[in-house]
Amino acid sequence: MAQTNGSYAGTQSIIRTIRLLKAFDDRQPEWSLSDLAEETGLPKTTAFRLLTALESEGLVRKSAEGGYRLGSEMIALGGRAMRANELRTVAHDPLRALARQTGETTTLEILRPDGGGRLTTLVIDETLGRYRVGITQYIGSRLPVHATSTGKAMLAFGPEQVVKEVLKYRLTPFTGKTLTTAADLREALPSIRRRGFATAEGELEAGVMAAAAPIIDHLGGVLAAISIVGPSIRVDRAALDEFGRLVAATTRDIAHALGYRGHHPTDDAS
Amino acid sequence: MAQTNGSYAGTQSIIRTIRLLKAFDDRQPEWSLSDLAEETGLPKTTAFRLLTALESEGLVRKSAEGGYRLGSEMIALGGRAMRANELRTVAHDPLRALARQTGETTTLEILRPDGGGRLTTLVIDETLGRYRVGITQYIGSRLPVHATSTGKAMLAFGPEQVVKEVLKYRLTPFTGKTLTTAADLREALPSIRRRGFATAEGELEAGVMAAAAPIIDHLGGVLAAISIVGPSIRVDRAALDEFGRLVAATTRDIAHALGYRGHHPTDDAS
DNA sequence: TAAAATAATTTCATATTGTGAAATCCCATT
DNA sequence: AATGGGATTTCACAATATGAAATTATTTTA
Repeated sequence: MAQTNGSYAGTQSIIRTIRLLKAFDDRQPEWSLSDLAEETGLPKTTAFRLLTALESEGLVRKSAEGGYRLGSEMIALGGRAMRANELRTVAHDPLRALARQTGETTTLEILRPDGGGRLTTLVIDETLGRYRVGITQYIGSRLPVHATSTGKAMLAFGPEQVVKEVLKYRLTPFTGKTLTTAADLREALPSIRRRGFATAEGELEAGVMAAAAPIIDHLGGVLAAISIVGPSIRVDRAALDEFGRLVAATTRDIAHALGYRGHHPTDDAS
Repeated sequence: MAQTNGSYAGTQSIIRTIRLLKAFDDRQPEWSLSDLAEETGLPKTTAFRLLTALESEGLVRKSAEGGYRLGSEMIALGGRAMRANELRTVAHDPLRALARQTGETTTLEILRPDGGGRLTTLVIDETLGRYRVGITQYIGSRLPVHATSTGKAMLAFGPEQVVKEVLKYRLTPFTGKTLTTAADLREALPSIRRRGFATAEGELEAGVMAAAAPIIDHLGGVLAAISIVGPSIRVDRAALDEFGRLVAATTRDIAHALGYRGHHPTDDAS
């Protein structure tokens, strides 16, 4: 009956409530009851009851215009979640340092399925660069794996299974440079492994350059990736190579700080 | 049966689930199942089922040590909640500007009841100052109303009812300078109204100086307060007065940017 | 200004869903 | 090998969540 309920029985209302919460994204931060009920496939009455509960706890609020929005308690919980995340805690200062050093925006991203089960990159931290006209991604945003430097970096160093998972879906083209075939994507991975970092040159958005390297644990598992992102006006290919070396060195430090003393995969020849 | 359920019937499991989520705070970001069940007063089995649902949706995760922590989807939702908050969106740049101008940390705070119904100040945005040894409050932290500049600023310009609400509880002393009697707190308010801003000189923590002013809507309602916070080594009373003038001017701009064209309460004589 | 249309909320009969005690499993210790 | 403390799973039961229908509020149209 339930669509995708990977959890146990006896949690229908919880799963439905979370489905409601996740409907609030950047494209539509405010919802009317009717629209939200339709979007989530819930009866209006049910959506109303669940939202009322969320509202009473401050996770959701009614805006001046009468619609529902995420509430201040959600901000509070999000802040705590960030601080409870060792990865993010450890990576934050190095990210700031990179941003200061290069003047560009830096991000920390992980691999997570979105609502529909499709793997995406999820931005869990970022520090804005010096330049005002930087590219602004946002904490909590999801980006496509195949069109981002972080996504490709995590694919290159992760298990084959993950690559297969990503290839289950169509590789949406965003610009003329986006990798859109399985062959193109696969072909890109060995050189990423060899160099220790991935780049993206206008593959998600024209004029946006990025370099990323993965954070790897002691067993070779990919935890996350960090990136440096900037506009092509300032960042040419040579700068991107330099950024690549920087992120690779930084992920090594971060892995070390997390307690992973196994050697970096980049250390190996093969 | 349920403790404080201000919501409708038919939401027991939702309210309980949120109670679980709110148990994850900075003092205890990681919980074992047993401890968490005890803390929230839920049967272990029930807590387990609810947590499993939360985990399946990524709002909670199991740490390497086997305990539960808030998960990455919580970070994502929190980020979206921040961006969906007009107040925070509008106030962010002015806060950054203040931090740059003064070199100290700035915050945006609102008044919210905590789990037990007691009014607290909730930090919903902050920008760190230039100095590394700044005072670090955190987004999502709750602070006592009577011992903070922001709390006092919101009290001074809010309805009497709110003051009464705060005085229902004991005014906990944090330092020798904390206002601990109703008379002391009440006495402080007129001068805050007259000057247009509140200060706190080591009232929450020794050596921490702060100045704050409220953001007021067109009907005179208190939406929030912003503050500048710094250590007494750098911030003396004269600097604090200057900070007070700065925050008062900034809240006026913010209210204006939010579309509130009624005049600022500070404009009035009385 | 009335009428119509649309959206939000409340009510309530029903059975599905959530409940939690008890049993079992899984690891650490000893 | 035995003990103990936690984490899971099972399952019988009924309390709780459900959602259609009725009502109320709000906006739009005539």
